[in-house]
Amino acid sequence: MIDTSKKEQKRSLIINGALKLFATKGFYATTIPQIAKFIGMSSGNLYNYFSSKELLAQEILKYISAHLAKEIRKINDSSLSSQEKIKAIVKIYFNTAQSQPEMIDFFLRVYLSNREVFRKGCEGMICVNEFVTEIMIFFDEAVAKGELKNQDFFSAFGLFMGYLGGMVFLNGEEVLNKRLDEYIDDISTNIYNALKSD
Amino acid sequence: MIDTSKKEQKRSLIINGALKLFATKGFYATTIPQIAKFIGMSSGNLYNYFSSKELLAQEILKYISAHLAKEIRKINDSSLSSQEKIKAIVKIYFNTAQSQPEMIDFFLRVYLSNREVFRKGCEGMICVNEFVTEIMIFFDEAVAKGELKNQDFFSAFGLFMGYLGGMVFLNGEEVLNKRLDEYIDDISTNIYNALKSD
Amino acid sequence: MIDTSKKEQKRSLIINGALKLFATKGFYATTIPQIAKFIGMSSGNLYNYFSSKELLAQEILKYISAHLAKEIRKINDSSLSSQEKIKAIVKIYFNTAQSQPEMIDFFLRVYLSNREVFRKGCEGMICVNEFVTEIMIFFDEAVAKGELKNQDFFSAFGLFMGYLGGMVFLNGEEVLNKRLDEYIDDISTNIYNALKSD
Amino acid sequence: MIDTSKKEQKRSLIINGALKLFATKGFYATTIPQIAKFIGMSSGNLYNYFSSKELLAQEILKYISAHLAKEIRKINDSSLSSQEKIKAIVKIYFNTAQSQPEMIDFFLRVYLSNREVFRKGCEGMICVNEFVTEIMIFFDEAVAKGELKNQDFFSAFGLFMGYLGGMVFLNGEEVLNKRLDEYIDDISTNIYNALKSD
DNA sequence: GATGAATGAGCTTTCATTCAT
DNA sequence: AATGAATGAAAGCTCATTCAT
Repeated sequence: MIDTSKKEQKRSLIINGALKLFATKGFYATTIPQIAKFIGMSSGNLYNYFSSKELLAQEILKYISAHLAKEIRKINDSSLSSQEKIKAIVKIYFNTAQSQPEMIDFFLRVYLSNREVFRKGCEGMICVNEFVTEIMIFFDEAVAKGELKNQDFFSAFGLFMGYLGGMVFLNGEEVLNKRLDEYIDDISTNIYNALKSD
Repeated sequence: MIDTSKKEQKRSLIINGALKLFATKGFYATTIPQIAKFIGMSSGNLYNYFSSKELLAQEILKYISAHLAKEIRKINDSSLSSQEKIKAIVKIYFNTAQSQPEMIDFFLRVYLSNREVFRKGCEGMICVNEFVTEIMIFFDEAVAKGELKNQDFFSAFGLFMGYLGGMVFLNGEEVLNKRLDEYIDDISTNIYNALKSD
Repeated sequence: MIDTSKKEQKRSLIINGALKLFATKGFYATTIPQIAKFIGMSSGNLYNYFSSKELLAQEILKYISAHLAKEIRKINDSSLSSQEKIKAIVKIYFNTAQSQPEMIDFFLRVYLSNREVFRKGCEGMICVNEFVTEIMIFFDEAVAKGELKNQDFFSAFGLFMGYLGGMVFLNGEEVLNKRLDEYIDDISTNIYNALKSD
Repeated sequence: MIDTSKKEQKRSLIINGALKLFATKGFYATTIPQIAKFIGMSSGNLYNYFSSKELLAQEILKYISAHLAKEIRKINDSSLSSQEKIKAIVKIYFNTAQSQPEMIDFFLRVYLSNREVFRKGCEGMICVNEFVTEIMIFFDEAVAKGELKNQDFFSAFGLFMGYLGGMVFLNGEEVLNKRLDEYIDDISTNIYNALKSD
């Protein structure tokens, strides 16, 4: 038990370190020795925890998915209106992008970009399942309550994730006129208007 | 003249071939020898046309930007209502994604993801300038006509591009329930609802 | 300690192997894979010891400079007359050229010729500092004792090194009528006559 | 006749252009396309005049040798004393190094350094034969006149060429305290003292 | 478990040389 | 003679992965 927990701790250490490097420099520009050095272990030993660089990236993806899912779940569990929930989700997303940018950046710069890395092992949405599920729960409940229009889930999911991801990208490119959080109101309103029932 | 055109033809051949490979496998997983082989020339000769792999990617980006800009310009020049224009843009985007998927995929998988490749030579939005400008023209005119709500351009741009890009990504992941073009109505409506004036 | 010594041993192995190849074939005609193969290691591993081909050449230069400096220092520390010291230096130089020809050849064929290789890292005479210093000590002391004529150091240094280098070059070209060591007397006398005080 | 002369003119053009580039950048860092461009012709056509890069370098060497030989011959033909002739030769050498540095630099940076280039085609002193011969004539006559000590020719030749080459090298390294021509007196005296009869 | 030296395949890029025009 | 596009071998260097210790 203690042994397992120790191993888990180390795995966690690796995941967090690698996440930061991957998000900053991209998948291919980050080397295993760099990751190992960054967290103070040998590259050989790293292979005792993750059998390949690709698999490590996949585990990181699951980790982020779980993390974001937990945040969304809190919102789902609350008694907010759907409109308020949308704003809460946007907030969570942008706050994460500012306080833990590696999480969102990994999504945009590694997952979205290097599809070949996730082709074997993360088919479909396997590795982001938890996160997608929470968004789905949010959407289904809102539709059931009659607050959002009933439509294909992915029409809504694509809007949500594409929009938020796009804004973070533009922010990273430094072309936005305002700070990311200053867009929260506009964007929440836009999303709500797009999805609300007539 | 004939000479120039011959060289231009070859450049074009390279751009189109490289575009397909980059879009499918990503920037780093595509090698110069692969590109050369794919279009039936030697890798040495390829360097007579593009002096580096990065520069090749940048030229491709400009090419796509120009191509999409031309399509959007046609819509801008038409006498459609803003709502109809939105639908026309969505159509163009999805049709392109289906008939020439490499164009959109390059945007998503290479440009969006491998920022370091475009840092020197495509600062800001230089290389996608034509495309962004047309979207901006569409938006400004629609606001001027009072058909869309006046708001920060990037709030609208992020919605448009993020949403459409997100849908193409999901389509590529083969998780969608319908063909991409079957989403056109839903998505156009959502975008219009999000942006229309009150 | 043992570990350090092991790494040092390997560095030494590389330096000696590379020295031989560089001296025989020149800097550019010698490839890293050739060096690696010559000393029985992989070219990848060689980069664990020297981070570039240029840096390897610079380390070799320092190594030779230190080696020759040590020999000259012995002569400087002796109680020989200046005339005898000149002969001793010529002897050392020619003996080295015969027993370890790569040392002198590297000087002539790599250092002297491929200045661009040493531009960054061996500015001025940094990398041959030890050797030049010993020659300078010899000259200054001989002048102080009144045995050699007082003149610009480089007039004497150029004579010494140019002359000896030139002879080794001619020997390498196999145009000399006698073995190198058979020239020792003539050349020592010539140098002494050129530099002695009136 | 006209045809031959035209061809000769072009050969000469190539030799002079290539000489400048080789002397400045070295043999390996100079490419055939660079040479072709420098003299305003195509690289393909250059091969109509010289069948390989190595052979071009060898022809250049012969050209320099002939040029310097002509200068030395003038001195040999004069009625100067041996001591004055030595000074005249030193002057010629240093003046050439200053007014046409490419000539001397080619000797030092290409011929002396890249032996492998001259191994096949310039064995022994074949390609510098004219030049060496003139120096030999000077030396033999001076010995015959009893002005210089009788010794192995190469003892004297090595002194001459090594010394002068060494000084030009040091000058190029910018370590000398004076301009090259300011060393003429010292060096001529040193050489004369070294070689004069007792 | 932990280390880091070692491997070797593979990358981008260069360039002497050829050859169709 | 002249062009310059084309070839293709080879270079320096990187890095995921392995393995002896």
